[in-house]
Amino acid sequence: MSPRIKYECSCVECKLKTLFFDKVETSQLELVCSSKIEHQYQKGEFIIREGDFINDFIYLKSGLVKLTRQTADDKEQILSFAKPFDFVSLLSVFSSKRYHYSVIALENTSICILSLDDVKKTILQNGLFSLNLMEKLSEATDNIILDNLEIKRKHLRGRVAHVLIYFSEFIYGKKTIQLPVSRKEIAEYIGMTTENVIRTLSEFKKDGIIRTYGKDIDIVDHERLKAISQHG
Amino acid sequence: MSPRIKYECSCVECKLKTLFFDKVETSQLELVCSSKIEHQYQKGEFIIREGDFINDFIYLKSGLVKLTRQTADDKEQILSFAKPFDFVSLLSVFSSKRYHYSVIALENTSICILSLDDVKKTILQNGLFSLNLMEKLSEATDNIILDNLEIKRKHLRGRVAHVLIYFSEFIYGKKTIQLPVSRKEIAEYIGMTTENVIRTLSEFKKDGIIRTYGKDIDIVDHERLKAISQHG
DNA sequence: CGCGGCTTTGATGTTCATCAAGTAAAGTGG
DNA sequence: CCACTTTACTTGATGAACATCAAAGCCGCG
Repeated sequence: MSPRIKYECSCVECKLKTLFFDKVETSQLELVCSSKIEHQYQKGEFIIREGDFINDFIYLKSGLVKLTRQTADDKEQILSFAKPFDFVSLLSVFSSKRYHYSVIALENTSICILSLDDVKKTILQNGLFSLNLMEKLSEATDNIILDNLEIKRKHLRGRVAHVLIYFSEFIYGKKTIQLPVSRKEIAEYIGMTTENVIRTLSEFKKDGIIRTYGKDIDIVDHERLKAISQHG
Repeated sequence: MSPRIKYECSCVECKLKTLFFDKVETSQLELVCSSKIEHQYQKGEFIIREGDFINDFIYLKSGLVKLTRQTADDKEQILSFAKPFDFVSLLSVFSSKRYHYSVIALENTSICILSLDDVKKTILQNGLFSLNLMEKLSEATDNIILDNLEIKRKHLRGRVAHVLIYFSEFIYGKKTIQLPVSRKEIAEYIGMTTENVIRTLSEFKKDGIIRTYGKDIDIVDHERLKAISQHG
């Protein structure tokens, strides 16, 4: 790898730096960045496997992923989705030796891998880095917990509406989107069956709330969808 | 307040210090501990109110609490329970200005209140403290998320069994316990109705799996209860 | 082109919420 | 301390929400 490329890969120019470690001086990031590796994944590929040892500190640079785990009765259960700047290897990084969940690319995704040991060393040396990291960590886990509670309190229709709004508003920021997940994955996320997710989408379609062409979804009546998400 | 009393209240003698900040030198804790306040709460009292500004860094010294929030349709939803050394003011401390949930004592409970600003200053100055805190934070949120996922994948019977095992095994460590929560609170935790929680307990009783006398519960057939919790 | 996974719809049965009604327990004010 | 109110607990009956089973069309990929 030429020096030129190495320079382009450095954290100095990385947009993530300014967002993720926004208050930290670039010079302070030398240690963690010196070991940085970038990696690309195709849609469907495993980035992290449940049970893997945690040696790295990973964050998303571009793309979209799902965090998923296998239940005791051998079904998949999706914890959450994550886009860039949502922290990825967050849940167990500082408390467990192994990952409790898998991370799988939903779109073509690129990640940055830092050495966890170096990140820990930087925490020991740099207070601002620590506080900054803690804020992001706290925010990310907070969102997962609150989102799961919201889903828990809703019924089938409310849950499906919730997911549509989540992708439309929060992930893509527009009303016509291509769903990055299958009906089955929606089911795994909201804790219902695939059939009932499909049935609900068909109902929304029949009621003129959405239009669907496979994975392409057009949210026609945003207000009504939001109302359904609220009460369900 | 006499120096003598102040010394007794200091973190030097606090059992929590050794557990919560186990790797940190006592001398390093002077800043956070100088502002420490202890407080007692009776069963049922609010320790934190949802929406309160976060000015303090709070942890449990003794007792038992529930973390609960109000849903949009004005029902209570319990996030989790916490006993000493489970971190309490954890979810939003570093990411939000206000609490997203209330904390209510389930038993007589005493807490320690530190100034959040001082804790943040200590994070900036003391790397070991930061890393230690991050580990505890990560572990606590991890447990909440995984516990909620476990509950989510189970049916009514499995969920009720899960809660009984949780209190018996994890909180009290014995098979004959006095439930610290009402049937309604169990329902608010597992996301089912009070009536169905009661019905399920009655079934377990009829089947000889448990014995109940009001809140006193005796787990007779632990194996079967565990099996129900697994498959449900 | 054929196989496997995703999608769709319908029929059926199970699980669970809701409603109702009553008992027990616990707190409240005279 | 007792009547009174409220809150917790309990059981049964009913209907709604949801899972399961079945069958068929679709699509991508080797």
